[in-house]
Amino acid sequence: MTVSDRGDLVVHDQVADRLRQVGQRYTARRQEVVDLLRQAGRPLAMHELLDAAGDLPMSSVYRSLSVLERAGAVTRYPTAGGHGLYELSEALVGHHHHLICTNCGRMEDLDVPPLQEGDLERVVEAIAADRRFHPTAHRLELVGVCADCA
Amino acid sequence: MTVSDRGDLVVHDQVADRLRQVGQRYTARRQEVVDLLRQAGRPLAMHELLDAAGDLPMSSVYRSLSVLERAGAVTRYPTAGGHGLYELSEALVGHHHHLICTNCGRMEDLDVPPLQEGDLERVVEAIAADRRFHPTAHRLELVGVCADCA
DNA sequence: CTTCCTGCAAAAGTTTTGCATTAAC
DNA sequence: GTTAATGCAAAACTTTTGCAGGAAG
Repeated sequence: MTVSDRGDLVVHDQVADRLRQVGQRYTARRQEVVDLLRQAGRPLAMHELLDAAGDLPMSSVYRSLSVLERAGAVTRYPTAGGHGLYELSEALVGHHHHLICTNCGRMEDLDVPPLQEGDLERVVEAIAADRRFHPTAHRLELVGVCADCA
Repeated sequence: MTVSDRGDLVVHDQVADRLRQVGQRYTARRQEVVDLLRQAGRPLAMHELLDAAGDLPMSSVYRSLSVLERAGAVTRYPTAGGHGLYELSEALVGHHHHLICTNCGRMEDLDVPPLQEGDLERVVEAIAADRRFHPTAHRLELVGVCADCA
């Protein structure tokens, strides 16, 4: 068993738990969708998912994502093109931020070291402090040219 | 002449400039779309724009937004629903961030005071420093429950 | 065996486009 | 006058849904 296999198991277990909590089954189709997202390791657009899905019917992908999103296993993100990007939720893969390349349009995951994440959280707290807004989460996106495109 | 009127003039002038630079005219239709965004003061979804557009034909709204976006006068943002939110670009209305309400789904503008924006920029610099990524912009979104929904 | 999930195909909804007309320069 | 923008309606594309058959508990 490889490290990756173990990671898969943990993720699948967690997804199964979350689905169970909302009265849903973790079926083969839904596992396939989770695997697609897991293998990508970055947020995927619907058309990328559909392409990668191979013989998976379109409606299964849509319905699986919808259920997984409702169960909190998948999160939907922005894209300049206007359609969502799907990713396994932070609860499964950990808190992280994103890099968006202005050239190729890709969105990559950005793991911020604890020290810097701490700094960021303090700034977020300070910003929220004197507003009538109580943040439960924050998202930071760095926009620029990625290593591949530079 | 009110303060708001003066602001409108400045915005319209800047939009006109930007359009001219890409060889486009600032027509009545395009001005109407800019006014809709300006009056909203927050990012609008396409369907909100179409609703607010009244007698403006759908295809004009789409085409105007497309041109304005290409000219850098309008920016498109994420939404949980997957479709974009449109807003006048930061070049026109100044650098700001966003609050996203988990209850009503609204995205509000968030003006960060210079001191805190400075802190934020330092954190962003630190995060980007040891990566092969050169950020040209950053976006911060605070997710939580807004004042109206609390 | 009972409930939920899946796949298909059709429907609904959204965005884009061709082309004749109108407006801008 | 010449070029570009607009409005309409059709086309293309995306997403959702109804329903019969199949799988899961």
